Amino acid sequence: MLDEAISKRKRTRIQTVNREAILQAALSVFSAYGYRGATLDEIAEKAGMSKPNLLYYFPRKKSLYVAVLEETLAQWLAPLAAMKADGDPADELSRYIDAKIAMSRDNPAASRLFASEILQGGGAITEFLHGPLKAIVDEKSRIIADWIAAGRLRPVDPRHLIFMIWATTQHYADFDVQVRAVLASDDEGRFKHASETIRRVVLEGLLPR
Amino acid sequence: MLDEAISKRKRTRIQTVNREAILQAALSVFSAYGYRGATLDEIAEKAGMSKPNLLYYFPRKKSLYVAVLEETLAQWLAPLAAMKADGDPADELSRYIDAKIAMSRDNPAASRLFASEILQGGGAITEFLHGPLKAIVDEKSRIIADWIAAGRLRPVDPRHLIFMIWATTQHYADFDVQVRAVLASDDEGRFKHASETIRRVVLEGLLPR
Amino acid sequence: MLDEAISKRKRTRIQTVNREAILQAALSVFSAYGYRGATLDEIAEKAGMSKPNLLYYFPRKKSLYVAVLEETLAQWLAPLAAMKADGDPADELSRYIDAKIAMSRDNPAASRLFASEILQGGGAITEFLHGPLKAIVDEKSRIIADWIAAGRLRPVDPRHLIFMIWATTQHYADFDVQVRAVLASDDEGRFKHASETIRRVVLEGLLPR
Amino acid sequence: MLDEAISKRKRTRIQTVNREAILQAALSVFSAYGYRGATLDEIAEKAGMSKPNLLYYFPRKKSLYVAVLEETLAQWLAPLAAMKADGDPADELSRYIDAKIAMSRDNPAASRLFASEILQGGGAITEFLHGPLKAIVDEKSRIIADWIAAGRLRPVDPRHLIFMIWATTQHYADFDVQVRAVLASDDEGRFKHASETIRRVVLEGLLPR
DNA sequence: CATGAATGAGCGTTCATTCAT
DNA sequence: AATGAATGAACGCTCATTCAT
Repeated sequence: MLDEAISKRKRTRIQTVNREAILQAALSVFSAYGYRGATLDEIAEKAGMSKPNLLYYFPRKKSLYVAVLEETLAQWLAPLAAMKADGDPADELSRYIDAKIAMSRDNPAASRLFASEILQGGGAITEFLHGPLKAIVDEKSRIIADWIAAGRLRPVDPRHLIFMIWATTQHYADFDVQVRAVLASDDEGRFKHASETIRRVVLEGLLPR
Repeated sequence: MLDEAISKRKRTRIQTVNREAILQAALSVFSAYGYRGATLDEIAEKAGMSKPNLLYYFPRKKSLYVAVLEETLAQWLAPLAAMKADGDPADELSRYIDAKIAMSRDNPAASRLFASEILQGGGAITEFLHGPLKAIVDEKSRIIADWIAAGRLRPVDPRHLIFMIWATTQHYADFDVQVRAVLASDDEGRFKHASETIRRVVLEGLLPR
Repeated sequence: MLDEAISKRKRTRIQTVNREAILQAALSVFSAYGYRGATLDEIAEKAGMSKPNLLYYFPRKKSLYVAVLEETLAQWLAPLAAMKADGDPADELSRYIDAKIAMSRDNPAASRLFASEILQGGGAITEFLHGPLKAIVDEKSRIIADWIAAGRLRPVDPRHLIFMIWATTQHYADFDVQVRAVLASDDEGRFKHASETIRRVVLEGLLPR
Repeated sequence: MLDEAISKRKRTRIQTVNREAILQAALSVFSAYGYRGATLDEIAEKAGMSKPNLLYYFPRKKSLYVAVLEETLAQWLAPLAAMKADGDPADELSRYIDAKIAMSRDNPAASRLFASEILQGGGAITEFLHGPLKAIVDEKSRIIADWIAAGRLRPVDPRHLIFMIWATTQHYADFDVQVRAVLASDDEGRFKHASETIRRVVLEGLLPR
């Protein structure tokens, strides 16, 4: 009875550990080569298991891709969701920029997976883009518009401002190779400098004088 | 004798026409699926010829990819190269932003191809990144630094400023699907709005008061 | 001690029940797709158990196949074995035809499995074909030959007569789909009509005038 | 110009030769193992070419199967179609039986393919079974019924009579292994004996006295 | 220049079988 | 007696590339 419980727990742990290993391997491969360019062979090898065993956990390539994407999308939305209407515009924008830069630094593969999916047409996340993503951008755009109306921010199209923040912060994950090539090769402070530069330009450009 | 010459000229013209058709088809396919995800079948069909004939012009997939990339890189560099030391900082930055937005609007596939290559690690353009690209960024960074030293621009890390402009302008090509989903679906003025927003924020943020 | 005995009995009963379920499932799948076309997955699902558990009872696909075949062969032989030398030829042939038609009606899968195995070359039942089957056919052929010699049956090659009966009766199981398509679609009396037709033609053709 | 024509002819011949080789190989493999049990590897090897080259001619397994089936069905129907209303019943039935036995002798694989398809449910030929096949059986049944009405044949259900002829004649192709095992092993006259036996039983059983 | 024919390597996926529990 | 986890081999099919013409 007890044995059985332990054995079941052990089994569950194995399953969880393997699922995590697979998702991580899949993230790294899908993000680098896109859906079509990625191969299960490479993912399986990175996850340290045979291809059929990988398919035991995710029975098709597509379902694995979707699983990885879903995890990524949730992470991706979180920082924007945290932007509060009743906060100080400078603080809120600053915090958002920092959070996004932190994501680029700490989980660049997630950013690249998202970029790759969009580059390739976004077919797998059409619903996400037109649903939750558009909804939250609409909501936060209203907040920014209110700040502008209240004179707490200089006039700017809120959606394009959000695009600017997305683009500039994600650039350090998605275009990492280019960034490294242009900067002194082992500039480990690049994320801090990036964050400062973006915050400075955006805030100086938008805060009232 | 004369016939032969005419025939040679004809052949050459055919060759040129076909090369162009192939490069265009290849650009659209490589940019949509990445190097590994693209297939010669799809490119050949888009170029209106058989696969063996395509391989007559570019004997391997890689060489076709490199040829497309090289065309793209040259285009990509041109606007930055046009930034002049003796111009007005506001004009020069403004013009650069506009030129890059125009590229995103008029040739989004080129932008996406470049993004895709970098996402995949940039192995095919390592030399370009560390050579001509780094060189020109270094050169233009010196110009910006001079502007700052002369008090014509507020202090900012020149390289990260350049990254900001790249990121924000290319975003409208690379993330087109996302941009369309977030904006009112048929917002045909998005490139103009983008250009205005970016210029406003960057210039207001950086021009001396 | 007693507990153990009960438990052993219980285990045995379970084993028997499961074996039956497996054999039945296997019969339906093997007969539908042939040995190579059948999958253990499908058999296990039909038998209501996991694939490894199925393999606990029959450790390889082949051994399961052979087990099902053997059950089928025994059934298959029984009616012919029942043909008696001292009976009336008309009665004996009539009874044999009826018994075979009944088999086709009541257990068409068995007939199809046998047909499938023979179609595939009969490798799994070579010994059966050249051993018991040939022996019983030889024996019954002698009976028929005696009937002919005694003037109770008109001259006919006994073996080919047996083939005729096999072929015509099994046809209603093996070619069921075709038979249904040709007849009015829900002709439920087809087995009775078949039996009558075969008996009439064979007996009228062979009984002395 | 002439060269071109020759070359085109050569190419066409190659194609035809290969198609024939493939169809023949496919017939032998599909007829032995059924659709699911057959493998392209085996067919390709038998046809003397690589698997991708086989798929160059028939781009999917299913299309190859359908091609083989269609050839077979046409052959299969021909003898029945030849049965004439204004002929003598004895002659017509006799000729039909002979023609079918000849098919079993000369192209047993075709017969087996058909049997295999029907055994496995006939999904690929549903339309054939309910369309042309049923139509021709209906037509010929009417002829037989007319013979009976005219007193030229004793009463019998025409459709079941046709089934009898099908079953008995095809038996020598479909159950060849069994037939060989039961008969003296190298009985090369089995087709002649079969034909005689079937004709005798059927005609004696059905012709008026 | 152009293409039909051909193939080795590899793709996503299935399958019979094994192992540990 | 039963099953989750695992895998080598093979399956149908695709791909970049070659060859002959």
